[in-house]
Amino acid sequence: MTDAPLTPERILEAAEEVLRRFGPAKATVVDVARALGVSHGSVYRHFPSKAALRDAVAERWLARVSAPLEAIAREDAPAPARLRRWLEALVAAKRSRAQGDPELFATYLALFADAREVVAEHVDALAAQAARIVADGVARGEMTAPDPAAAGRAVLDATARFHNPAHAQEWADPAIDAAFEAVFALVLRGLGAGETGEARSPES
Amino acid sequence: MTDAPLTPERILEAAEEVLRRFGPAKATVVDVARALGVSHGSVYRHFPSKAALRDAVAERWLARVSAPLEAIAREDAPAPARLRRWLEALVAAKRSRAQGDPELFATYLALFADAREVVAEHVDALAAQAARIVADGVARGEMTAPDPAAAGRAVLDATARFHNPAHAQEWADPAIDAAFEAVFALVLRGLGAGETGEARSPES
DNA sequence: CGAATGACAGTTGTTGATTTTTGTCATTCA
DNA sequence: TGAATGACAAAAATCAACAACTGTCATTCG
Repeated sequence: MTDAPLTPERILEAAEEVLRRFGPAKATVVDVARALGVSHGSVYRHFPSKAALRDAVAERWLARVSAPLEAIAREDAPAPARLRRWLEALVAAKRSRAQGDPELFATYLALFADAREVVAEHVDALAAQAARIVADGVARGEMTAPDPAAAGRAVLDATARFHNPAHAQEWADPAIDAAFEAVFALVLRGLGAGETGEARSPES
Repeated sequence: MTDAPLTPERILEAAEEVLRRFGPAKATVVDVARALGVSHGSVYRHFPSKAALRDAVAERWLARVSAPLEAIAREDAPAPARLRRWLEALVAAKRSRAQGDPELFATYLALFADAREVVAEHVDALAAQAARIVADGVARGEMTAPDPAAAGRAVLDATARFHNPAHAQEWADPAIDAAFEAVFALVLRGLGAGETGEARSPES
């Protein structure tokens, strides 16, 4: 169609579109090439294998989740409330994707299963963001933690049920929000920030 | 072989054995009946469907996990240490099964995927056990929690990564024990039982 | 007479012949 | 000359014919 130069960027865009339309099982490199109006051999000039292309697509999706969170983590604001907003944003990002377009979400889950490396890096990045908030909290005197880096990872681990896609089917449970509140309260108190992090707001 | 009367109990034993040998995909009701030396029609006299038989087998496996934990939960001992032993036993029960016989574990995972109801009851039972320990801890003045029942469930949720089979592949990670320590410390402090629960015992 | 049987219909799983896909590379194109 | 092509071998996915399984029930067995 267009005769813009063939770049990894354009290939990734086409690959996402093909995945969206055909799903992870049916999407082929030939499909991606066809969407771009080139031969599949040309795609292999930019990505050494289908696996590499798959990893790059997965990485993009994960980056779209973690980038906005990075901004929250870096805010100059009280750490307990910031941690809460950060976690809520993380949970909301995953949940809205899972419930907004379940098929596409399942597609990416299938991708992630074969892109362990990429996912591990994403989790490390999230743990670092949480650790940053905790470390800030300790510096500000709003939290205490012997090892902020470990505590950040622990916060992520302790809330896994609410953002780890392995639990996605549980997100439809009406009790999930109450469960999140309970875990968050436990975690916040565990960080020595008992009542600060926005008590139950009495609305409705 | 034997001519003992055909009971649900004997059928369940045979079903477990057949599952162990053939796996969840290949195990059939006819196989179970053959193992017992009866026709498959006889099995249907005791279980209304293959699904019911499957559920009963899953229930047995889960009961063998939760029964020993129930004993720990009921002990008359300091709650923080008891919570730690209870969680360690839970984690060890799952992990030893997952790593001791991965194939059999995978078999039961496949069973659980189709026995949601049974699994939900198991999780409720575990949450009740954790809640009991927390309530005891509050009564003994060793912990504080506004809602011990919710806190018990929160403890289970927060440690999901270490006992929920959805995370089984992560249990091979050498960092998993350190991660558990960090989450447990966070949880214990969140229950207002900061230093009590057995500090890092310096051995080796 | 109540428990067990096995033939049966409808559904689900298996198998292997055939097609499609991946990844390479000698050749073409601009 | 460097990017793009498309024919090709090896590996993987598909599909339709066939086999096995589930669940029922009229009949048999003790």
